[in-house]
Amino acid sequence: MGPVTETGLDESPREGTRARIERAALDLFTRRGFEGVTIDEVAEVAGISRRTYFRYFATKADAVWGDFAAHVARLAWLLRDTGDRQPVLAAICAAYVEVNDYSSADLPLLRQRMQLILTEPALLAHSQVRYADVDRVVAEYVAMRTGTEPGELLPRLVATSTRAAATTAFEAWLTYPEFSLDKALRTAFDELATGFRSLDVQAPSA
Amino acid sequence: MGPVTETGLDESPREGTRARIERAALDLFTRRGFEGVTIDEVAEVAGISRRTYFRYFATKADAVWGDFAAHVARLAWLLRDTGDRQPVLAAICAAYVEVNDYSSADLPLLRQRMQLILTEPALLAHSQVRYADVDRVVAEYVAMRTGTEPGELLPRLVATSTRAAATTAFEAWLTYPEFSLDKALRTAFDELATGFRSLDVQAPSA
DNA sequence: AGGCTAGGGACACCCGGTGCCAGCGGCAAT
DNA sequence: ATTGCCGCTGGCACCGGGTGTCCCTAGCCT
Repeated sequence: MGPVTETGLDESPREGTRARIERAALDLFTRRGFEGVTIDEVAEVAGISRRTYFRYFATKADAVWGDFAAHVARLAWLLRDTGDRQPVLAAICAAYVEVNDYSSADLPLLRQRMQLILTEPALLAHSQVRYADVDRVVAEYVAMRTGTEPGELLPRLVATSTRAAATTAFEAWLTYPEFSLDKALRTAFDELATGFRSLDVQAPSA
Repeated sequence: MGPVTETGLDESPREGTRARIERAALDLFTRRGFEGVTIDEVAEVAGISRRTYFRYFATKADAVWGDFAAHVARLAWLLRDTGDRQPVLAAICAAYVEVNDYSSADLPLLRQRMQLILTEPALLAHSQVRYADVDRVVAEYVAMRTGTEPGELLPRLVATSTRAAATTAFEAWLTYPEFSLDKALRTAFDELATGFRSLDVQAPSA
């Protein structure tokens, strides 16, 4: 047999290495837990060396996030493109919904990723670093819309709490399978935008 | 000279070891950055061995957080004690304000801690694990008040977004020194409770 | 053929974290 | 006072994530 090149079927077409690592990592992490898998094992399953793993991903956690930077960039583009045609919160909600509009074929993979990220403590911790980029993008948009600086309380607050809403929507989507991602996101943002009106169903005194 | 015991002044009274480690870690991390300091250095400055450090703190990051578990427990107690005498959001806000009501003598230390936690990526990541406990406590309170389960969307959403508000208030407090912690917290919670009304100062159409 | 470059493997090293064992001091019972 | 237990500590060896360095190989260009 020997190495077959350019067949496009037998071995990986040179770029598939990254994808192979992702698959190996995702599968192993899901089956045995993030901490229960060493990078040597991921590398072995992916058919590469440990050193090569770190040429494709900077950390052990990074294999779980696809090219998240592209998502952040797309979110930023969506917000800038929206401009001021909608109220601020509605624009952010629409952008979050749009950027998370996966085809149904991709949903299982997304589920697997989010399940890991929200379940494994080490990945949950790592997520904070990733989300900081999202928050910066949203805060800049809010600052632009309100004529404030991105470091002030209001832009930062809108960014962090809308991102909390999005994350919680993902949680709910994972927990309750009949909850579509779209619906979970809209519900969470609606609660936010109304100041959690559903808490006041039976306001006591006041 | 030799070892002086029970003087209460010269060397540490046996319990001060933990405090000495905290001080050493905080000072070193502040001066040279979290990643730029090894635990051996912290241990050396604290006058103990590396192995003993890990008997007092489970991880490198833990030395930065005092006994955070006590804060969480106090927050839980405050919420349970409040019962349903206030609207849900107001109760959570009051509890956050109360649990963060430091004496002015303690503010510099708090500043140092929060500055590290919010600035150093590794500590920011670690914070997510700590905050998960806070979120659980708040979600349980909301569930109790609304007759829902702590895992449902609304309790989780209220917990994560109020915690986002509290964290953002800390950020603002650090950034703008004239902003008192109390005022920052109340401002953030007020924005949340009103659905970010100040975003609508000039609603375009609709 | 010679030379360039990019991708990958082998190795050594640093550092955070853990398990294990040994020492040492206090303290109680005898 | 001797014995034995116990809590704190240090020393050591080990694992695993992450990094820097060197070398090898495959290709490709001229």
